[in-house]
Amino acid sequence: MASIREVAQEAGVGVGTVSRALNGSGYVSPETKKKIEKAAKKLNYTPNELARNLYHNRTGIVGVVVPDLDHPFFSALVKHIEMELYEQGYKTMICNTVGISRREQEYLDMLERNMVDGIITASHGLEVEEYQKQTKPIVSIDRDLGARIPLIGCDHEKGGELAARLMLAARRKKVLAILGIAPKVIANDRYTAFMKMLKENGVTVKQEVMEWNIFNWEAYYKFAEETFRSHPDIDGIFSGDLAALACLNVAQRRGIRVPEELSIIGFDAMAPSSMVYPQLTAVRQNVELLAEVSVNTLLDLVEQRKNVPHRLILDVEMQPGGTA
Amino acid sequence: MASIREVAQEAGVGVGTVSRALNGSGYVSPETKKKIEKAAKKLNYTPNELARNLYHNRTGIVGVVVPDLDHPFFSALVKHIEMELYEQGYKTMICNTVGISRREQEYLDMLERNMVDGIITASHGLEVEEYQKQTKPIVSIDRDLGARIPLIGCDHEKGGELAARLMLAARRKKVLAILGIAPKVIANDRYTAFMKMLKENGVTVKQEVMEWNIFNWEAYYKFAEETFRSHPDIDGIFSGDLAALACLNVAQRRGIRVPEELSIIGFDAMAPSSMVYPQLTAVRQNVELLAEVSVNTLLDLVEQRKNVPHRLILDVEMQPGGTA
DNA sequence: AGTAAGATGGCAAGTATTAGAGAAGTAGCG
DNA sequence: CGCTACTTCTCTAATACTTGCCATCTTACT
Repeated sequence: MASIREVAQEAGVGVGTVSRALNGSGYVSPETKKKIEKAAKKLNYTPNELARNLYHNRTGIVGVVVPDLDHPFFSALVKHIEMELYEQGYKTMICNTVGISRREQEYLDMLERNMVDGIITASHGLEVEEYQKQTKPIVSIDRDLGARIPLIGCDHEKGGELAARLMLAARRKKVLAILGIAPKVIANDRYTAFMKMLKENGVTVKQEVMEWNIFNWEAYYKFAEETFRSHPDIDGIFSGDLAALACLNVAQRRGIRVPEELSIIGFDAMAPSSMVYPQLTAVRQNVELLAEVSVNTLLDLVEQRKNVPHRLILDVEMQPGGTA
Repeated sequence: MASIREVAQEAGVGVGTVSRALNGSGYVSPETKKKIEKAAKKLNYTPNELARNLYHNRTGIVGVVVPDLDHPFFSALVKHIEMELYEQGYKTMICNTVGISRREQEYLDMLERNMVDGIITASHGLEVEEYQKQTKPIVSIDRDLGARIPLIGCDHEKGGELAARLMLAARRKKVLAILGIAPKVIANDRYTAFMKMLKENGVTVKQEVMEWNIFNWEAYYKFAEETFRSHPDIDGIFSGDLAALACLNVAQRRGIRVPEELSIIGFDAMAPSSMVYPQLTAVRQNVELLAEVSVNTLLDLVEQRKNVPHRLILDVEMQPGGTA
């Protein structure tokens, strides 16, 4: 509550001197400095960050926009982003868009209003144009938002191929791929690559499409039940972790033996994939690295430290499990 | 970028008029209002939130402090807190303390520096005294931080009793309770109640203690393996969801039939408890309600809307599953 | 002792906004 | 015509801080 003015009065100096003494900039004699520090301590002075931010025109806050925080991939991503930002002296503001593009837009507006110094977005409900209007630092995860906005993502193509190889090794013949519906997202490349490799090897690949950025276990479960009803003859499933886990659960309930009769391969390999028995076989994204790279790329932009590459693709690997 | 001054110049009026026109306060003629709006649009004017915040001495930001965002309970909690705060016009800043009390302290400092209008804390690494020093709005989840800080939590006692009843119904005789290590947290009441009821009915109850606010599946898994080694004769386990899931997984791997030979009951009933087969039997906390109540209690303090009760305990229920 | 260099600290402007005082203008009414 | 009431708008202070500039003071050297 105590302002810098009160400290100055207490110490018998001007406000500027107090500022310089406490910030260590400019000339201040050791005695006055000591006097000022004593006064500050006595009055329990803490500088008002708001005034500071106004002057410097920065807040040290980074906005992180995700579709759904209660989704194992995004919660892990945000956790690691927050920790990395903290290491670098920034704070994290979050936004769950839960499919509402208005919320995504509002975060872009906050950039404009100087409430945040930059944005990392992993939510993709808005048109690309809205992003391209922005001039302030933005980094995108998994979606190409144009030349000015760096894109960070994992090697979905390689992930699709790794999954396809496993399907081939298990001699699967009728495989189902469950795609997410988000358009223009590089995550779709995993299916393109997966299907391409399987088709080249004479395997039949069917597709289903579902919304999967919003985490709703009920919906996954119903979808899985419906899938087994409409595709009773499949012997392989490739999808995101959660849909894969739902399929595994339904298969177990129906007495389908996994992996003997059915291979299930997930994508992401987040924590829940290890909780089930048998553990889900899944392509693993390195979320920690993804978070670290995203943060560093963004801060390179914010602090204009250096030019950043437009596209950064991270490696993936197969998490061995008992379902393929 | 354009400031209110530039808009005023463009429209040929004073800055105060622009402020009033755009904020709808005080007298502004329709024509000048239109003129100003046109000028604002032309210059692509957005008010600088920083200056606004300085004047009003508020940011509209609420800090949410949790031990680990990548923990199903906390990620769900934060998600719903964020959504509720958004409904009420606030933004959410998060902090993963991951066991580092310094980080918790820094958030308290941010309160003092006016960076956040209030704090909801579910992390309990700091001494109660540190919180009591604060005069600004704080709400605590699951831990009593003194008379001035409202406490929100679920009915852990009832949860413990519900679990005990199930153990009794299944005629379990040697039961293990796995406790969290956080002291002075009302979550411990569930074990007190659980053990009391079982002991009164002649059931042997052993205890183990583990850190469980930090989410690390490996650690849970190892702990579960160790548990089965050191307690080969138990026929019931009551613990938090994740430890329960780890125990279920290890039991399945060891060929122990659940629930025939062993009852496992979790606490929280978060999403992963439904992903496994059979679904985990667990006491369910209503996270959505917890989030809503926490937010409303905090905002009652922030906006001084009304006096808030010091202790709010929410109901729990049993999620039926296949493990007890 | 005078001068110059260097150290020190106060003043005020700048940051973008809001609120409130008050000025200026208009209209109605006696 | 003057008074009052009302609308409309401008101007200034206030918010809390940082920083550049300038004035003052000290010290040392000639």
